[in-house]
Amino acid sequence: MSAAPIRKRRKEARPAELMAAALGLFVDKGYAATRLEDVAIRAGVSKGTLYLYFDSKEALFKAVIQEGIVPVLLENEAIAARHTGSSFELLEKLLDHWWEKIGRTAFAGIPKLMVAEARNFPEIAQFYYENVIRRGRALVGTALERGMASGEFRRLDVETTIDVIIAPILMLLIWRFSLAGCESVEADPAHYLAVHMDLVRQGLGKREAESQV
Amino acid sequence: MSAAPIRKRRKEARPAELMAAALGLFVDKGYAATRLEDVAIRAGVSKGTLYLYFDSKEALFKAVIQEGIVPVLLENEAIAARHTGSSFELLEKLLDHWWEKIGRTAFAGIPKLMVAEARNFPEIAQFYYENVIRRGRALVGTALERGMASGEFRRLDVETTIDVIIAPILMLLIWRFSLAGCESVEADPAHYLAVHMDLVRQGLGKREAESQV
Amino acid sequence: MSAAPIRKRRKEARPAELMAAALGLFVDKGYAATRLEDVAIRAGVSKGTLYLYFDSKEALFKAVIQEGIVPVLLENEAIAARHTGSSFELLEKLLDHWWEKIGRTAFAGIPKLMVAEARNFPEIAQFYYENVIRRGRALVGTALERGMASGEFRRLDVETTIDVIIAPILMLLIWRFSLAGCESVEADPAHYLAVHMDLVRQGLGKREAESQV
Amino acid sequence: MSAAPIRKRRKEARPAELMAAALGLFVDKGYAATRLEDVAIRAGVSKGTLYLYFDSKEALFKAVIQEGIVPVLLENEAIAARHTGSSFELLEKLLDHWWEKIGRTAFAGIPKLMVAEARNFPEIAQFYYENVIRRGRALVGTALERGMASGEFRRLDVETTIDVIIAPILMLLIWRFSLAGCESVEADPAHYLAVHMDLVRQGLGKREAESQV
DNA sequence: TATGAATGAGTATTCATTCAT
DNA sequence: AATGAATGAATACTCATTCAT
Repeated sequence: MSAAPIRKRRKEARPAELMAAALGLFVDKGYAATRLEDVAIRAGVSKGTLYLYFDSKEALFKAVIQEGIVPVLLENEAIAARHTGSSFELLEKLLDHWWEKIGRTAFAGIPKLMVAEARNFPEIAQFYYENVIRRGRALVGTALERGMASGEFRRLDVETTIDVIIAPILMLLIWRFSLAGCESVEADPAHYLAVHMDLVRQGLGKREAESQV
Repeated sequence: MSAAPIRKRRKEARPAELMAAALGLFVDKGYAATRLEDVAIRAGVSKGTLYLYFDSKEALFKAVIQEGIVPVLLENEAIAARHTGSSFELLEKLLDHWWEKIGRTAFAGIPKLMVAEARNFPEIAQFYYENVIRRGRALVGTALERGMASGEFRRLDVETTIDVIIAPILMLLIWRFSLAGCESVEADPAHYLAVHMDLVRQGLGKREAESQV
Repeated sequence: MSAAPIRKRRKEARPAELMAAALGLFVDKGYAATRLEDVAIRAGVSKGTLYLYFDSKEALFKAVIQEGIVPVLLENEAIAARHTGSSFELLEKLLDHWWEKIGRTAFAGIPKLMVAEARNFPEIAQFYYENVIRRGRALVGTALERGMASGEFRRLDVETTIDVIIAPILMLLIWRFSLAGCESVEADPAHYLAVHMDLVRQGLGKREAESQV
Repeated sequence: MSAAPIRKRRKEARPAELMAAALGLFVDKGYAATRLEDVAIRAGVSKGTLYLYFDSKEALFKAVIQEGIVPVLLENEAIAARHTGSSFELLEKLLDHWWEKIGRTAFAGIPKLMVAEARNFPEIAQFYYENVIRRGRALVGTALERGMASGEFRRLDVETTIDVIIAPILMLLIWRFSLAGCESVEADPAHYLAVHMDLVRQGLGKREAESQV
């Protein structure tokens, strides 16, 4: 009950360990500049072992992207389905959960990675678009429609507003994994998100003047 | 008066031609995955010629970043200095000019490129930070302070608000050079920026309730 | 007991095999004109394998020089320490051993190689000077001092005589790896050395006239 | 009488200037590691100009070797032909002249250069052998035969003794252009040659014992 | 003649991938 | 399953040589 299971657990954990190591290096150095030997070393195995679990560098990249974010989307879709409060509160809930599962985990680097490599891997980009981007936008879009219907939000160009709202959240992560190192002052992401949501709340809400129209 | 200068004109134009070719490929494939031979071919010269003008691949990258954006910052600083209207109009002017000189030119790819490669070129990232990011943020910051002082804007956490306002503009470009290809519908950037600025106008402005306080 | 260790024995033998191949080509064509691919082919491996054992062409060159000659110097120092016969016999012993371990082995090419490349690799030249030249000269110098003290040799400018005595021995090897091919008649090195030592014996010895003074 | 001739003189001096520049660099860095651009720069012309005077790098190398030393051999042959004193004095005369025209001029580097590159340029090596080595050896050989015939020298293996006598003289130059830089103490070549000739004089002369036989 | 911009073949080095153990 | 030695295709960079001016 001691030796064998540990080995087994090890064996089953290998792919995840390798993907975690790969994600870290891909985010740090980019796909092309990441050496598989470094991935193996970081995961504590040999170069050959990596090929027991992944067919190629590209397959590893694909797995890193696919395993990372998709589950969170599913969860957020469930959150939206059972939400009952105001639409703005729904936006906040979605953001909170996303932050908890992506923003403060190792997966936080994926948006930057995907942005940097999308053109080199159209197939993976397509997958990411279908399963992350499109569904994420749909969630925000639903919340906006809901708020407009209830009178909570003013009339909006929903499709465009979705992007404008999401952009600062993505930039927060992209920034963290790119130019953040240039500045000694470490920004507080929670505060950043609060300021953003505050701007959104007022920006989306009905103005007195408008409500009188 | 036409035959002789061809060679000379060529020689003076070469660096710019090479930088343009390099920017295109760097943005498209990333720094590491860009072959210098492809840069040369795109510029219509041979591999060796490239080395007559740039000492190395890194030197070429550096030049691409440095020559591209810095001049625009200088111009925007001049615009801010002589502005007389409302603070929100100043923000619009700065955005317009930046869009004219960066957003709709070949330089539009630089933000994505810099984001993708910052960690591999700390020295260049530092340069970019000092000369583009810091000064760009300062311009927006000044406009926000001005608007708060005049009562045009509500009380704000300026440093954070700067980032939140800039983020959608950067994401617009980053998006264009990464995942945009996944969607057949080509978005209208002018409309996107209009929606963003509309959100900002209302988001930053004084609320009735607040103004009564 | 034979199959398994093959791989391992190979791995341990590789550096020496590569160095031998490199020495042959460096001596033949010079450092700059030697292609690492040719070194690899001569050693029966691929280009990449070479880099498993040596970091760079220069590291390979360094190893070739350092591993080749230094051990022989140590042995000759031991020979000198336990010698009891005449001083001229000591010179002969040193020459014999050096010939056995360098002159008739693959290392014979090193003096020409070092002479040809010293200016391009000052650091390696310095190492060679300290560990081969200086110590070799010291051995000869000791023998000369010893012979002068015992009355076997006439009074000599020791430092200069060292060089004059060593020169024909070095030239013998240098010649073999450079212009020797121009002459069909293959000279006999043993005879050459005998003639040299005969000249040295009479040249260093006391003359009758001098002994009467 | 001023502008034109200067230009002309310049034009006629070009090949010699280029050869001098090339010799310096060939000796310093070796043939392969010498860049023709550096040769041109050192000679104060452009890279293209070099090709007006020499067809290729190899042709330049050939010229450097051929123009450098051959004339001196001719002169030494004349010296030997009209010599009347002792045979040892003839050896001294030949050495003096060679030292004056080669040893203390820029041509002093040629022996090292030829030694280092002989195997890469068999044709040039052959030329050098025929015109420099063979004729130089013949001169020394004649002096030795003459001394033996007159009873001035003891019985010798002439062919081998030639090489043994010449070796220290060549090594003096080879040393100067290779490892000499490793030692701070700058040796005095005149003194070195004096010690060598002193050893030769006693080494070649008849011994009392021998003369009694 | 002289220039120097342009070329492209050639080489050192890297790294994804394979495979014998 | 796991290793790591071996491979060789790929790429940055150099430099002899050419040629339009």
